[in-house]
Formats: sequence, C-alpha cells, structure tokens
Amino acid sequence: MVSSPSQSKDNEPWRLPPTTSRDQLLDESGGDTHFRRMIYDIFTMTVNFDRIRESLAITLGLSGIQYHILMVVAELSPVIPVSISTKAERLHTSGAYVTMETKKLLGKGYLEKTPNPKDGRSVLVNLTPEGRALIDSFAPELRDINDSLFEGIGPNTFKQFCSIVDHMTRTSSRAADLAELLSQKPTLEDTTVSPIGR
Amino acid sequence: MVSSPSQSKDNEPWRLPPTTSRDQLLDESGGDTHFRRMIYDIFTMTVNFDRIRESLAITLGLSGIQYHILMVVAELSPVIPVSISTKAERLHTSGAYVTMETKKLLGKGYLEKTPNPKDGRSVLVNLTPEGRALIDSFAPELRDINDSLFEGIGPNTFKQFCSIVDHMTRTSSRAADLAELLSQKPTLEDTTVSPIGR
DNA sequence: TGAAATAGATAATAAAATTAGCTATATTAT
DNA sequence: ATAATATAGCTAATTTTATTATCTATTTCA
Repeated sequence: MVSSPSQSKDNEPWRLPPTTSRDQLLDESGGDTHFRRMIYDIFTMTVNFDRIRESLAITLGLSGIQYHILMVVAELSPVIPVSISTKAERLHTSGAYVTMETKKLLGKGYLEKTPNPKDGRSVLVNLTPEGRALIDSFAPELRDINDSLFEGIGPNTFKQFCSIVDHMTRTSSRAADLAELLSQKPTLEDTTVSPIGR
Repeated sequence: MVSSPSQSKDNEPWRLPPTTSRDQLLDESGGDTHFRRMIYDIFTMTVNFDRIRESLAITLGLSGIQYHILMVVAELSPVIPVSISTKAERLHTSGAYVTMETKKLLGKGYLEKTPNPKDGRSVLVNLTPEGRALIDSFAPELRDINDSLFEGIGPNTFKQFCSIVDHMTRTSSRAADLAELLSQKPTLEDTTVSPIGR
C-alpha cells in the first residue's frame, strides 16, 4: 500500500471535481451539488429571457435583435443621442450587424437617421412617431410579462436581488476577462507585450 | 382644453412607458430607471456567462456547445445514464444538433457511446478516460473562474441569491410561456383547441 | 398484430453574426 | 498646415450556429 491516505481507491467511481474552492459555497457534506444546481438554474433563466425577448419581437413583427435595438433607442434616445456604435456597445455586438438590422428598422418606418452635427462620420438614430406608437401600444403587454417575471418577489427581496446583480455584473465581467486571458484568446494586439519585436 | 388632467401636455418629450406596474419595484419618484438598469445588468451578465463558456471551450479546443455537452455528461453520467435526448433537453436545444456535436466529441476521443440495454432506439453517452483526464486537468482553472465570479459574496448573500434564482427560474419559465402565448407563437399543435376542425 | 409514437441520424437549409475591406470624417503629431 | 493615424459607419462575403424535414429502427399502445 503506497497510495497516499487522502487518495481515494482507484475503483471509486469518477465524479466531476468541485467547481468552486470557496467552502462557504459548498454543501454541508463538502460537495458542490447546490452550487452546480444554481449555475444550471442561471443558464435556464438566460434561456427563458431569450424566449421572452424572441416572443416580444414576434409580437411586434421583428427579430430578436431588432426588438433589442428598438428598445435601446427607446430607452436612451430621450436622454442621450444614440449612434450606431452606442447601440453596438450596449448590445455587445458588432457595428456592422447593428448597421444592417437598423436599416431594416428604417425600412419598417420605426427608426430614422439624422446626421450627427458634432461629428460628420457619425449618425444619430431616433424613433419615428410610428416607432413610439408601436412601443406605446405594446407597453401593457410588456408590463404584464415583467410583472409575472417578478411575481412573489417583494420590495426587500427585490432590493437584495438588484444589489447582487449589480455586484455580479462586475464580477462576471472580471471572470470573463480572466477566462479569456487563461484561454490565450488575443482580444488586443499581442505585439504590445514586446516593445521591440514585431 | 379638452385633454384629461392626468394627460401630459403634447409638447412634453416622449419617454419609454414604465415596463413594470408593480410600484414596489419602481423608484421613489415612480420611474422605472432602477428596474431598467437591473434588466440591462442581467443582460450584461448573460453576455459575460457566454464569454466565460466560450473561453473555457477554447481552452479545451472545443466549441461552446461541445464544452457544454461535455460538462452535462461529466455532471450527470456518474449519477444517471445520459442519452442524446437527455442532453438536448438539458441544453434546451434540438436533438439533431446534439447528435452532430456529440459525434465531434466522439471523434476527439472524449466521449463514447454504448447501446442502451433498456431501449434499443436509445444510446448512452459516457466520458472516456481521456474525457475524464481533460476535465480533471482544467478543474483548477474552472474553480478559479467560478471563485472570481462569486468574489465578495458571503454565505448569507449566496443563500439569498440561490433562493432568488431558484424562484426566478420558475417565474421566468412562466413569463416566457405567457410571452409566447401572447405572441401567438404556436409551439404545440393549434388544432388541439378545436376538437372538430382540422 | 398493426398503428402510432419515440430516439436518433443525416442532409438541406435558414438564421445569426462576424470579418475584411471600403469611404468619409476627425484627430494627432510633426 | 499637412501628413499620418484613428474612428464611424456601410457593404459584401463568409462563417458559425442551429433548425427543420426526412429517414430508419425500435418501442408502446390499442
């Protein structure tokens, strides 16, 4: 018997190793069953949010991304001017894609483009009266859906949730940066590391 | 002046109407700025979770869906037999897609298929020793990323979060059902409504 | 036993989104 | 001032992602 004491026998069945090392997040028994369950639940939620967005889009005769673009303009344009790149950044997608889909929304008459007086390269996008009417008309439906999403969640729980989401928006961004770093995915120019070589 | 008293003057600028009617979720001023912010934060989180999954996949030389399939098998197969349809259900995607991507994982040597002794149509998928070794080898990296995801979140906050996520997994599913219903998207046969017509 | 249903595989296709290359404007450094 | 560089947006080509339709082989149910 040379195996170390902490090592399990070889004939023990393999299991997925723990996916967190924070023992505060582990079960009483030391397993990560609860943790995995929560990770999976988050995934299910994201699927459901996608389903909601797709359905809202269908209601308006739009694709999911078109709906999202429309809502970004509806939310931001009364407050700040909205350019193509603003939308691309907000939607975490490429400018080229936003350009194409925005063009379809122009064709449908819900958006209009005006030149940006501050920058001749840029273009400002606004809702047309038709676009505003469309959003006004389906606002009750959107409220119903959002209400059902937060059904049974009181003010205190809601505040807790907002606070956690706010926090995890930042941690998830850092975790994603870390993951990309570890995967060696070169988002920025790798050459900046070496000031001499090229 | 025929306009109703509660109606704002026409020259007031248009704003996105409130997207929830639960006044418990609204700001002190009655607006839904906080609510919208939280909705957007959730979206950002889902984008970051996607980035993490993609990066982990790249680390292992896999696509995102392949990584996800591998993890589902790693998590479930030690506990219950995993068929193609089990995976499709778990990933909320089509069986055909799972079949194709699973085949690629067979080709890479990480998975193996065995006939299901209980059902000749079905196929059971398991990790090969190479698949287990792959997962074991990157477990520390996965732990680091998950730890950074929950950095600054203590046991109590974590429990609150799990409880809310558990709850919202259900409400979001119902909200998505509602949204699909309102959009008239016929997921099931519409004909079932009318027992006579066809 | 015969009919309908289910699991999975395959091929064709559709949808989603990105990359590369282009023009025009703006910014920066010399 | 002007040349070099960078940025905003557009277009086309391409890639990636995922679905639908169709098929075979089993299983289940009437």
